[in-house]
Amino acid sequence: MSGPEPTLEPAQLGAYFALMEVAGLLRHGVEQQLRDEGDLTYVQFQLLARLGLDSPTGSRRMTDLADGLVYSRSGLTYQAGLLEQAGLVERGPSPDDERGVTVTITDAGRARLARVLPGHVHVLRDLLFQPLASTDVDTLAALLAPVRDHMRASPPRSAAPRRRKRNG
Amino acid sequence: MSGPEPTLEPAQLGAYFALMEVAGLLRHGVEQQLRDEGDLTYVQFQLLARLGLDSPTGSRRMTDLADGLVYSRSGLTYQAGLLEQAGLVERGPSPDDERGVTVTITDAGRARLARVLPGHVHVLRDLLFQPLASTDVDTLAALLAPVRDHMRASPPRSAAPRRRKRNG
DNA sequence: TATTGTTATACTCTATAACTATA
DNA sequence: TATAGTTATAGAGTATAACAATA
Repeated sequence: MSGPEPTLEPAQLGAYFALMEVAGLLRHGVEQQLRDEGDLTYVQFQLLARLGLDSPTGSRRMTDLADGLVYSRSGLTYQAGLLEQAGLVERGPSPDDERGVTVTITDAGRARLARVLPGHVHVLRDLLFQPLASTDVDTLAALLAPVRDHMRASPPRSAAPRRRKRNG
Repeated sequence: MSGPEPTLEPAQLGAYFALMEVAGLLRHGVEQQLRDEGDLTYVQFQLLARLGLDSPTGSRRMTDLADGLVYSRSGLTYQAGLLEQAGLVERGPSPDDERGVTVTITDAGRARLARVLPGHVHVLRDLLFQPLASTDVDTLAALLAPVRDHMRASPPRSAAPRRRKRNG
């Protein structure tokens, strides 16, 4: 009932530890920048970015927002509440589903995003991109995209407190 | 005084977001496994792994342990305290420097590590390695290693509460 | 009955600053 | 004076379960 072998190749271990450490240090760095320049946590920044950059309308359902950013519904409610208190988003009823809540970025939210973005990019350059050739960046993105898609499709197994809505 | 340009290439953005999401989902997955099968947090697991797998003697100075795992000295003291309470490590004076504290993994610590390792590897296979060809794993490790080294060398700039001792 | 979202609560973790002791 | 580590304290974030409302 155990896996094929209980060991990993050295390169696998190296990839795993490097991935986690790089992401941890990078997160630490950007969190500091976001706090200093925009009074935002990383999660809040990601929520704003999803609304302001990814979504054409600036709106999303709560459930759709959670995807990959937050691991519990109550956590998302908490963060959305903070953003709403700060005037960066608004919450309203969803047009098609009376149960739903639609979150919309405000002008202030877009302004905040614009304020932190240059510094954010600067940190990314300093920390992440500087030691990578531009071809390496392409390679990295190409390697990680399928992994992300795979992880999104496989809920943490014992967690999965609720099925999230299918994308569509 | 701002960066060269306030924008990123699409591939750069893709690499950044994919990296953070992959690491986040992976951490969530392994944290669950570690909690379920070994009553350990990820940080505690990493500390045990550094002592039990990386170090030949099973011992390290507090300062050396912190590297890349924890972002404040008090955080490390807290975690080391938890591990010591659980009987997984011991703390004693450092032989060469009277100020130092040497942390040593116990037999119980090694046993705990051995207990969680197979399941841990299993999660890594499922989540991270399955969608990657083995050549991709090598590539990923090779790409991330210099980034990690670069990040270790550049303290978060405004953070850096204390210079950490040079390696050696 | 299943899904969406909120609330209450308890808990863990983290960071800051003040402090002791040794180099 | 600088470094190693601990302690106290306060704050933020998270998850769980119970809940209300709609599909």
